[in-house]
Amino acid sequence: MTVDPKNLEQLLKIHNIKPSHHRMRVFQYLLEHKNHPTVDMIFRDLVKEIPTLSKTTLYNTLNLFVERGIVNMVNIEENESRYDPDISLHAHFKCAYCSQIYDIHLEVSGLELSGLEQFEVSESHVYFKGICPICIKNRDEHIN
Amino acid sequence: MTVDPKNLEQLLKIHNIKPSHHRMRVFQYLLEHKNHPTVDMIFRDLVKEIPTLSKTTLYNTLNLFVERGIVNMVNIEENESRYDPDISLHAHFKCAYCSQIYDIHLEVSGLELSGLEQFEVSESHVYFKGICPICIKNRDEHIN
DNA sequence: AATTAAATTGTAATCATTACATTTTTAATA
DNA sequence: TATTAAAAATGTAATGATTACAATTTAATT
Repeated sequence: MTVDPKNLEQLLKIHNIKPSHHRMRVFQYLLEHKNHPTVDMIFRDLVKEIPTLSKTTLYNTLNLFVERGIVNMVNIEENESRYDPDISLHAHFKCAYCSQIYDIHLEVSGLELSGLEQFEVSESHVYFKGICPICIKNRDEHIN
Repeated sequence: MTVDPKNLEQLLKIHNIKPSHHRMRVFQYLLEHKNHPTVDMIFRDLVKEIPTLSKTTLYNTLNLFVERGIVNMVNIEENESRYDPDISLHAHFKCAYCSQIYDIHLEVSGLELSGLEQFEVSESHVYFKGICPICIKNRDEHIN
């Protein structure tokens, strides 16, 4: 999946982010890799084409994106954050077997919670853990 | 709030946890402190009465409780886990101002999600961030 | 009491993330 | 274009929660 660099540049500008080469490339990477990558995954891939890239820059860039609201930080693991350019309200599911993280569609109505009326909510996070359909199938086939 | 040690002991035994003194004390602490404490908060309090307590033991104990399903790990912060002896399905809210973590009642029906039918769900986590009613009130009063 | 297993402890290692100072790049101005 | 100022990027070192591991203590069993 390719992304038009012109639009990319505009999107960053709109959110008060100077569209430097590194920032454009990081954001483009996220758009092209919606598997909720970790910092390390992003770094290992991007450093191949940007050999001077530093991890600090990557952290700075991702933190900036999160602050500006164009990327979501996904904390479905205890020790490592993941990043998601899909900022629409949706949930995640992590399979305990294959470790894959799935996007789960969330009915907005499902999150109209009683008890939150008096609160100002700026972030909503929903995630699940368990076994994904593929791993369920594999498991059941091996029971024989 | 005081907890009957006899019941405590039974609860641990039922879940295949040998009710050692430390374990009983840690679990009792959680029952008496439902403010979702961090490991450090628990340690600082408990070490006063159990001077020989080590943090490793605390980690071992909490991990065991989580494994056995009598305590939930709450990952509402990026860098530090919190612990909650209330294992009923409920959500959390963290106030960006006062840092307090609130329990939020969750309608079970709200979590019957389309798209998860094929998955085996073992854990559900829901949390919010924003401003709590008290801090909203304080803020508004200071606008004057 | 002797022996084995389990629980606890302390120290050191791990690893993601951040702090900070320096260098490089970009933008603004003369 | 040259000069200066601001922003971005970099590298190294620090931080801090968590875990690994080996040693010690405690409890359970024979």
